[in-house]
Amino acid sequence: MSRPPAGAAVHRADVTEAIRAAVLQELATGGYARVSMEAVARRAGVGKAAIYRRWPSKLALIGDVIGDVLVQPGPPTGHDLQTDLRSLMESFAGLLATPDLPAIMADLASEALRNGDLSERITATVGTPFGQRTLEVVDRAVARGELSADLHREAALDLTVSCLYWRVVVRRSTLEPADLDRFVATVTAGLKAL
Amino acid sequence: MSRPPAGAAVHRADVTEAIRAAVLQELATGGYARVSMEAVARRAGVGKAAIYRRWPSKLALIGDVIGDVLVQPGPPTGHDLQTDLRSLMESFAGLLATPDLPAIMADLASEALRNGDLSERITATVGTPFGQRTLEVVDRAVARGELSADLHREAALDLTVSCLYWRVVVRRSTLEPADLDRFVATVTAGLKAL
Amino acid sequence: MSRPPAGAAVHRADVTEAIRAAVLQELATGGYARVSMEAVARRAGVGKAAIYRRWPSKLALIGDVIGDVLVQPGPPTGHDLQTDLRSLMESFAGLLATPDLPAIMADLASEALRNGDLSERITATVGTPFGQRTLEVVDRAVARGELSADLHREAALDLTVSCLYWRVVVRRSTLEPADLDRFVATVTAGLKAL
Amino acid sequence: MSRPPAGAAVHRADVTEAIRAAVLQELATGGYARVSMEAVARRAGVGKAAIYRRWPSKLALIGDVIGDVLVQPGPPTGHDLQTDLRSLMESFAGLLATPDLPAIMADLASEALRNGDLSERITATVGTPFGQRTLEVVDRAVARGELSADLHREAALDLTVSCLYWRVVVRRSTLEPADLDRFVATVTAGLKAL
DNA sequence: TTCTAATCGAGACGGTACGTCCCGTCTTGCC
DNA sequence: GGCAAGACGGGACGTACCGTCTCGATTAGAA
Repeated sequence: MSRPPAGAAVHRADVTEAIRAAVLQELATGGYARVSMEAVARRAGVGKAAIYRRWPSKLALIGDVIGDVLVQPGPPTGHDLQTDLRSLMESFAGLLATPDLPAIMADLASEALRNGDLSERITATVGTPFGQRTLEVVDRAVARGELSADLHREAALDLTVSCLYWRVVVRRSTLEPADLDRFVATVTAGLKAL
Repeated sequence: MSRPPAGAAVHRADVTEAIRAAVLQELATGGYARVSMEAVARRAGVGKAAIYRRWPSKLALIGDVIGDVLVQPGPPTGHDLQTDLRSLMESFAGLLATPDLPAIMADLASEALRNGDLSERITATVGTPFGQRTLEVVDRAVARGELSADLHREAALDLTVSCLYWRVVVRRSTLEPADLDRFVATVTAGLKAL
Repeated sequence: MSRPPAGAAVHRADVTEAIRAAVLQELATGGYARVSMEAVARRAGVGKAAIYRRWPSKLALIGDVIGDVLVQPGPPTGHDLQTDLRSLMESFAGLLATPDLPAIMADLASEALRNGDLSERITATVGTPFGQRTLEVVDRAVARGELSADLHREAALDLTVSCLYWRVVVRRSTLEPADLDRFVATVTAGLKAL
Repeated sequence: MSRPPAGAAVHRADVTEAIRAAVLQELATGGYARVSMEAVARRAGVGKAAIYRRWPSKLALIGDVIGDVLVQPGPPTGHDLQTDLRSLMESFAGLLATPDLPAIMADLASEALRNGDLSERITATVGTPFGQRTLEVVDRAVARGELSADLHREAALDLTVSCLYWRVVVRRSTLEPADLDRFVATVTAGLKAL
């Protein structure tokens, strides 16, 4: 029956969407480690094979879905460092205030430390974009003369939001608006000393 | 038949020690997620029940064993903020340089966000002691006049080592001695602005 | 755009034939139980739907294809019971010597015991024709005076080839030409006692 | 913790029995091919691992359980061939009258034709004992002078009950007491002609 | 010293989930 | 319409661990 390769068969978009939605719900219910493919399939009303046809592993699936959640705002638009920095940190504080997201971020961090594929994926999807946005803020401040021209740009990446992450994820404390003000001031001072 | 209540028996110390050792070896061979109670028992030459008699869950076991690893240095001994701060950060950088420890720290962070018992345990074992050490450093600096007396002590807890953690755990980059110098300077500046 | 209603379409004969051939090849490569519709379709270069359009189930497909294999010789032509009987038994022995066919016959037997549709189908396709051929042999022998006129015709159906089937299918032993001679003599004697 | 090999751990008899019972029920419900380990475990209220700990495969499990069902009566006790033969055939007819047993026998026959291990197991468990009982009957008849001393003993194995099996399993007809009388007479005649 | 009860290694237990395979049906786009 | 391709929901496969339970066989503290 050799015939020219006829009709195709393509992943159905509605199924894909049902799976993504189910993953998010499962993540919310028990966190990364408790997500089971079986439960995702059940909740999505989908066969397990439909999932494995799209993603080769649980990690790839969750990593991909998370990418959607960690979307970040556009480029900085303020007229001074403080404003830009505040916008950056506020948006990150928003993620930290999203239910379950801190735990998911911590999960992904630990998994990525062990899994090169996931690490690359997360870096490409989330890390690099966020880093670029941070560097834009810094570079604009340098251009304005607010920061030193020979500032260590790499180190700047570690200063902006790490204190927020530490507060919420590692110390499991809460982040109030007043805290944000303080941190913006502190980080500004820190960057100037860099 | 009815006799007075007789002798007891106590967890044998050598068994306990064999389990702790096995956990550490398993952690080294694949990280937190790959540790299985079955494998720990096998490696320790111990029945699974002997483990569950001592710890209620895998998490508790690993959390406890890790506690030993996360031991911190004693109280600050320097004569200025920079020195004390550097000692604090260097010791934390040492933990971050220990194989698997970053991933385990991230695991525990995410688990603790979901598990109140574990959260309390970790706070008591690691969080509070480390916080107190940090506050001592800060308070000494205030006493010396290096820092403002109305500095926000709570926020200081989030500034000292968060950038190191972020660099290694979240950004999965490496931490060089030169970086440490930079971060000590920056954090000092940040604290002064607090 | 609007075209005449356009002719109906009919199952293409070459596709049907490709499927039948593929089934036989698959049967040869692992027996009934290992035949998968997926493999048949693959081997035939055919979509699975093309198979299900023609046969409602795996069983029906295989049962049908096997029907072709179980074709039997024409009516008896000998001049005595022995000769007719021998021809009947030899042809059946030939089926039993065909690779995989004993196992397939046993499969179909057990399936038919549970599945009325299949039972009817097999009876109509194979059972009845074979029974009629047997009865012709018996009736001719009665007409010749070789067998009693009040012989129990129904029971005769159970005597002719059952010993061959038992030998090969149930006892999993081999059937030699010398065995056939013996069985022909025995069955003749048995029929005469009926 | 190297210690002398201490306490054992043995398969629990009640669990084993629950599994055997569940297998028989499943066999009755859908036949060999429809028996799933999952369903057996579910029905027995048992984990799948408990089954796999006892039997390496579905085939081994079912083959073993079936062995219990196909138990046969003791040695012949009659004073003539007819009586012994009738007892043999009656007991086999009893098996054929047991619900589902014909289908199971047919299943096992076809599986055994493809699976050497199962074949050996069935031969040892059921085939050989039954053959020996048949040969005892024949040998006693030879000793009494009822059968020829140079009768082909192997062929005798194929004559005794094959017609019953064929009637019920292959032709899917019923077996009445009157049929049994007829078959006993016929088989006797057949054996004498052997 | 004897008794007795908790501990020990071993591993079976009921479960849950893994990732793969195939079932029989459904969908897409070409012919 | 039939067709090849193959995605779909479903369900079973055999394996690996989970945390619990059950065995006899040590221990060792209390009597």
